[in-house]
Amino acid sequence: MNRPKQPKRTTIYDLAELAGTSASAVSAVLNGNWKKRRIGSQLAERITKLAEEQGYAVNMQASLLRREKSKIIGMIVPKYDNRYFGSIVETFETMARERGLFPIITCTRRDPNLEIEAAREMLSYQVEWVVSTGATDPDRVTDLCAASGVRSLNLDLPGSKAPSVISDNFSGARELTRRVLVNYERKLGHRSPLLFIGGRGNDHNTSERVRGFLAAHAEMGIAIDEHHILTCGYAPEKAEEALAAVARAEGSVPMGMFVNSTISLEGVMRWMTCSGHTGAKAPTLGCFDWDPFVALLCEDIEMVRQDVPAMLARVFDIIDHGAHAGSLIEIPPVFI
Amino acid sequence: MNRPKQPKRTTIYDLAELAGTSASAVSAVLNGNWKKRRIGSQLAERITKLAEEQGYAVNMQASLLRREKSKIIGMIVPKYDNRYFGSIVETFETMARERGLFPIITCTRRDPNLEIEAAREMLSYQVEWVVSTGATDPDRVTDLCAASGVRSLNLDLPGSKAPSVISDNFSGARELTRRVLVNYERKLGHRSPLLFIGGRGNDHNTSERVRGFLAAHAEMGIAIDEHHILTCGYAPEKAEEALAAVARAEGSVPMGMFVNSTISLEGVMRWMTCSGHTGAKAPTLGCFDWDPFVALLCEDIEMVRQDVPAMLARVFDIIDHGAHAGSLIEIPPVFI
DNA sequence: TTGAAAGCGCTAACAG
DNA sequence: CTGTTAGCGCTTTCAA
Repeated sequence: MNRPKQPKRTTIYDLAELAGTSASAVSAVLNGNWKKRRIGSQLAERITKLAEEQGYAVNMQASLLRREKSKIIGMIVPKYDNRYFGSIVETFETMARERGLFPIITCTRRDPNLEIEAAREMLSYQVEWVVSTGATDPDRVTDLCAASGVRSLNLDLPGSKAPSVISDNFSGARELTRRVLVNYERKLGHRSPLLFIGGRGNDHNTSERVRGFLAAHAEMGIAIDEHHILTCGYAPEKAEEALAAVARAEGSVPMGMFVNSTISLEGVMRWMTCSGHTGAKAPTLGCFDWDPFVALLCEDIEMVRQDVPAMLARVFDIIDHGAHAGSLIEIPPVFI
Repeated sequence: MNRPKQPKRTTIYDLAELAGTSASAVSAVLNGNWKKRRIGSQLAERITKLAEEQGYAVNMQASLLRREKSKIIGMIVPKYDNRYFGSIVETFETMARERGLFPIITCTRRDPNLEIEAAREMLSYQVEWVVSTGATDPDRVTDLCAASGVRSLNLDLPGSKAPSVISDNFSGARELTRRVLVNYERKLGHRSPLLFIGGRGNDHNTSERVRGFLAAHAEMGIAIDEHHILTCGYAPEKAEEALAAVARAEGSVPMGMFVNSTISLEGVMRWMTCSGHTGAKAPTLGCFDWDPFVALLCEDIEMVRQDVPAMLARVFDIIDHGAHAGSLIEIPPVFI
């Protein structure tokens, strides 16, 4: 405000001139390594005050150009519209900042092209790490990064070329299935198989969850109908349509379900509302993901919450201390 | 991958050498202004191919240092944990990219210090614009930016020193209140006032919503008890406690409520669950905000959805074409 | 204790 | 049509 309408921003040269010293002294003071340069504390103080007054802010672009490390860390995330990804992003930001890293985050809206476009852009910004969250093709991102000597990491969905931190989908799904089967039996008076809905059949998480789902049924000696494994994608509409299709084809739908995400759950609930399966007629549900309103409002549902803090703790552990390329770290999800 | 383990990243000089030309030609080609420089198309092609092969990525730091405009745009956002802010961020990113701007987003977790810390950091990165969303003290951010000649904008919560785009809180709240009053009367068999809960008494949006709330009561000739305006903050716990306190003090709580956000609604629902106000005993609700699960699962609730696409369209309209400093743009929210 | 100077990778005149 | 050159603002030896 001292200089209204600056045509040029204040630089260390301006500061040096005002302080009657050199740019290098200003730089050293402002970077906090002035004891190493043994700069007079009066000078240091004068410079600091001046910088304050002038509203000086380093030009990161210049600073980073000169430095060897950028301290920038990138994250690619598919969506911001559910609690899981929301908390991943929020935790990531917080933990990055705690380490003096500058987080840049890009949302790809599940567009595979945007995924690698975003990675490329991040490389241009000289990121030191790229964390691909829920990426369709994480190995492609890893390759791209590797070509520029940048390390990468997969979160939520694993890849084969970089360390991956994911939920323990098999165990989580098995336990969730067990619980829902018990609830369902209690309600029905006899054992009966569940329907699985949501996710992509060829993504790792979904297939692991299907495996857990089948294991729990097998354990309890319940035969499962393969037609009732509906890996129809994540979008709510897909789940809604898939259920409607089963209802049309078979005249009814199993009243016990394993839902693969809150996104799919939205579709399941739309179907329930449209087809009148509410109140006493509502199905017994399990959801591999958590949402506070569902927890509060839905009577007959079990939810697993993926352990985001633990997952990100591992991510930053790898960033801080390393891990080998293909390693797969599985974090147990928590039951409420 | 041609060069494994690059110690140095490929630069335009490397490319120039490989192509047998100069760095400026490479720069021009890669920036797409090679017709202006009338560079031979064979050369252009060769350079492009080489860049591809080498996995070349511009060094943004160097590029931006030299350029006059950074094309970076910053957004400060309080949280990622609800649909409203989630869609703000997602829409912002998308629209920024459409314009060739690079979005950087920081989540402040409602910490006022982080707010200005984040703004300062963005200034270091030479952002051209800062959009403060739901900021506690947006004018402080505006001052900070102005001191560096950077323009800023307020979203969701208005400031006095920069253009602000917000919801039409008064009209939205009045209409929402009307609807809930009607529902409540239908249920009760007679007219009765609502309770207002959530938000901070001194924030603009909350006070406008209270004004709309009062106006709707006045219109319908319903007297309102000032003790039932509980602007207890946004956190769920606060709402939960506030309701419990009213219940303790007065023996009961009005069974019609205006809830100021989905965050507060979470607290209201916790209280409902704990105190047994569910099913037939559930209150008639209105919520100034929207959530898909609440819409699906909650019987007796009206929700207003803030019109995020329209709000961001105005934001980018200002960025593209300007607006004067203190202007306040109010976007009508939509009723489902 | 401090300053001078080189150079990070890129862009944009300007000079051929 | 193409190359040479001068910085952008900063960090970091190196020399004083």
